[in-house]
Amino acid sequence: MIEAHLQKLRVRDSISKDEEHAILELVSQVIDVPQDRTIIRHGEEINQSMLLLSGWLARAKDLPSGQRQLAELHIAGDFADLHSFTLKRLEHDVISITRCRIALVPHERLRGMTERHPHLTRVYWMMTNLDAAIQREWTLSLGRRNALSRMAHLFCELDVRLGLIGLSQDNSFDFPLTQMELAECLGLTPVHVNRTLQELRRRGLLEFQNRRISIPDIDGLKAVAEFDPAYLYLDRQPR
Amino acid sequence: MIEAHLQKLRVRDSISKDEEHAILELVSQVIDVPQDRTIIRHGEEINQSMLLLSGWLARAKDLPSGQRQLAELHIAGDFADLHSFTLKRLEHDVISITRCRIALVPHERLRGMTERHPHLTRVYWMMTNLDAAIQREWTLSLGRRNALSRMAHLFCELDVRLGLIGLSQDNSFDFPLTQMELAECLGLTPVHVNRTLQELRRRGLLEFQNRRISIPDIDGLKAVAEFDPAYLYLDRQPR
DNA sequence: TCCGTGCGCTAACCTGGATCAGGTTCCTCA
DNA sequence: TGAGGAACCTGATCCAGGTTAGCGCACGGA
Repeated sequence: MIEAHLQKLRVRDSISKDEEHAILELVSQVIDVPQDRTIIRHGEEINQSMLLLSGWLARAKDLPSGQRQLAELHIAGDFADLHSFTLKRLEHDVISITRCRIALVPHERLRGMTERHPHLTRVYWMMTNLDAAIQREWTLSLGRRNALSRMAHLFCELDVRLGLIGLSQDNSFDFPLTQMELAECLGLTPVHVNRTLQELRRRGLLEFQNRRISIPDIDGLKAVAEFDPAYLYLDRQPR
Repeated sequence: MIEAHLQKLRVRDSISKDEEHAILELVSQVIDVPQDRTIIRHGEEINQSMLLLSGWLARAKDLPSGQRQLAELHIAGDFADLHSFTLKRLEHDVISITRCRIALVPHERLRGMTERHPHLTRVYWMMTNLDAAIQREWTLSLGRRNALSRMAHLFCELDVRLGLIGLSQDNSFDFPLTQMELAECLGLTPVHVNRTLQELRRRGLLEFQNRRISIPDIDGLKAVAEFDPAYLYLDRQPR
């Protein structure tokens, strides 16, 4: 079940057998979480992090007005809140988009890792920096891309990230977000998300039915998105 | 000159004399950089990080169309690209807004720190997570706040961050960005930035002349911004 | 079987911010 | 002293995306 996580790490650096063992030792227990729950509430003190084994999670930030922005989507293999290890509490919520299986990692053990495994520490440090890079790309999308290319960009990103862990085949993958949740990712209204989806469909760039995305023309979609995967840091290097 | 940096760290955790010494040892040299230069170009291999001693830097992301988004502003005491230590290259540029004095920190020495100073490692890990939290707040601004409250929010943030290092007194501070650069932060056009500034002025919330900001009514400004500083993690805690 | 609810979809209308096309002020340098 | 340029400011017009309101369908529960 933790394979996706190791795969994700090994795209960016080599992980020794020893380190793999150390990673497995980090997990204290595995839990299941139902769909549509707030798993971590902003401001709460946190003493464990959540490694997502299956399902989808999201980071959500709310405004007093009730408006909400999703700041990142997490898929199998992602640490949803590794940053809470050093931050001790979060300023955003973590919510479950689907039913999820989650491995819990006590901060105590992560602390042990920083004492005994400097390389692994650097790898996990890098993972939080990778999250930040994805975030930064979303910032660029929200600030400068229009609705169409913003949405195209998100689907390009997810196709790559899901591909790395074998959850996208032939540019086709399950996508459990409702149009409303998609709107919360993209800084749009649900109505406009619907229009924009139709426009992508009309151009033959995307199909979306039964909670499943297919991208018949990935190059066309990348062109609309001006997609450059450099920000996903897909090269294996000693960190 | 490195005082601002130590101050910034000590807002969030205690730093021992020993660690302070280790921090000073990280710096290999100090350089000056003129205004309006691209100091780090995206994609280049990097083997040192930049600790800003004075002046302003920004992280910039460009689109092929020539549009640009500033993703973060850096002031004295900030590490502008600590994340390049684990990422090895960046997917954004780092540019100088003003003339800057910068301490260079070879990645080799940061690596040494991760081997010998686990606590300091966690503190610096936290600093990159703090950058990400600020980024996340900008994401929320761009996705959900309108021009007025987005701009108000930025000035509230800067007032706090500059205050921590003694560069904002009585809610008044030097602000070297042009209206065009401000527009690139806020995802607006320069024209609309101008109008929005005027609106803040008209409401008696802000004065802006001679590259200097004064906030006569900080509570009013915070109200317009719906500003909550939780995302700046201003509490001292063992990390 | 009927009712309620969540989601996708549509149409009509509205508006915040973009765009375009200038103007003004002020500084620098010849 | 005057030409050129950078930054700031202004008004008129436009349009991407928001808002409002309502339809239809699938599904689950009583």
